[in-house]
Order: sequence, then C-alpha cells, then structure tokens
Amino acid sequence: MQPLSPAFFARSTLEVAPDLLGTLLIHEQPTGERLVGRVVEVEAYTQDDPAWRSWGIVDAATGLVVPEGRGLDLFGKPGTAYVYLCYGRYWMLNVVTEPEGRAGCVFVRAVEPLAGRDVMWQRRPAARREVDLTNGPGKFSQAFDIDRRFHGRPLTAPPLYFAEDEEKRDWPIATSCRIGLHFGIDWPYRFFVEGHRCVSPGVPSDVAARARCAKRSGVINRRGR
DNA sequence: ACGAGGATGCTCT
DNA sequence: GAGCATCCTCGTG
Repeated sequence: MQPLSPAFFARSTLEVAPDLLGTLLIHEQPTGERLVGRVVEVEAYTQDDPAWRSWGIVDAATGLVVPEGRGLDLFGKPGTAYVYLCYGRYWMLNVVTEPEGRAGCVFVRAVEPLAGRDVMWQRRPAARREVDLTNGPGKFSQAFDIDRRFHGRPLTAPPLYFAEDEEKRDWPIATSCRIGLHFGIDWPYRFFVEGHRCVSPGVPSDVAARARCAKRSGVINRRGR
C-alpha cells in the first residue's frame, strides 16, 4: 500500500476533498493487524469558511481563521492530521490541505470497513449492523482507535495513512451542504459516494437549508486524472 | 422507522 | 460558563 503523498494534499481543498473519496484509510495496529476502510464521505473546509466559527478559531471582525493557537495547525504541513473532540466524546479526523501557510482541511465523515472488522466490532459494541462500525465521523474514529494522539502527525506514512485504492474504480460522487453546522450551512462542500451503504445517516438539521442544498446536489465525475 | 433528549470534555470568551 | 463538524437509548407507531 503506497501512502498518498503530501503533494496530494498540497492543493485546493475543493480538489482534494472529492479526490479523497475512494481512497483507503489504513491504521496499522501495534499487533501487526491492519485496519482498512474506504473513504466514502468527506467535507471541505476552506480558508474563508464561515464554518470555522464552530471551532472558535476565527477573528470576530473578519470571519477568517486566525493563525494562532489551534488555528495555527490548519496552516501547517499538508497531509497532517487535525483531530478535534466533539461533544466531549467523539474524535473527528481531518487532514490538512493547501500549501503550507494557507488554511484548509478535509473532514472525513465515513468509511467502508474493508479489513480488520473483528477489531472494529470489539471497539464498537453498540454497533448492530456492519455499516454501524464506520458510517459516521465519531464511529469510524472509535473503530480505528483514532484520538488526540494523532493530532499534528502525518497521514502520509504509517501507522495511520491514506492510500490509493488499487482497484481504481470510478465512483459516482454527489455533493450536498454539510452536516451538523451552525455556520456556513449553505455551502455545498460535502462530497460522498452516491448511494453507498456506508455514507452516514446524518442530514442538515435545518429544514430550509436541507431544501436549498438538495437543489444544488448533483453527480460529478472523478478520476479523469 | 423515526424523533427527542442526554451524555460529556475541550476550547475560547 | 457557553457552545459544540455526535452518537446512543428509549419512547412512540
């Protein structure tokens, strides 16, 4: 498994996000076992994004993410992890994008469990069906044992890294607005594999926003590269 | 099947 | 002290 390179992530966030769909997320366990999931749902977060308000790392006047404190990490090396704790329980995995000095990241929302499922079942006793192992950002981070210890570390080398899927399938990609936000809810920056069983069940909480986003949804092509 | 509500801890004001 | 890029449980039907 060849890891994706830092150069892959040192591009426009809106290019990286859909390109990340279909790639593999791999976590090599201390035991030698390898957890593998295929990325099926992501969200993009750009430098001028109102959604940063959710993280409290913006300048109140400009609305832009500020390069200090936690915000500084979003300006860091492309391909490194930005890990965030949500609601006191669940770890959110992001990968930093854009050339160094420019803020951006892709938030991984769901993967398809491909290998190491026995370990995932142990870590997720609440799961009923196989898709429940990884069909949400807090779920797959629990299944993959991802937490704060990966913050700032490269996702371009073991033990935790992204890799190209050798099957090279063409995935039908759909877009929508993002899920669970209070700011930037109209931005159509969510990308997911159309119809895939492992896409998270989440929907935009605001009914009006959901309707607006539905209008903007559409299938686009990937991997003409 | 689906919706409401609570758990929980980190970050910034 | 408030807010939060979630998930799970337990009600109803």
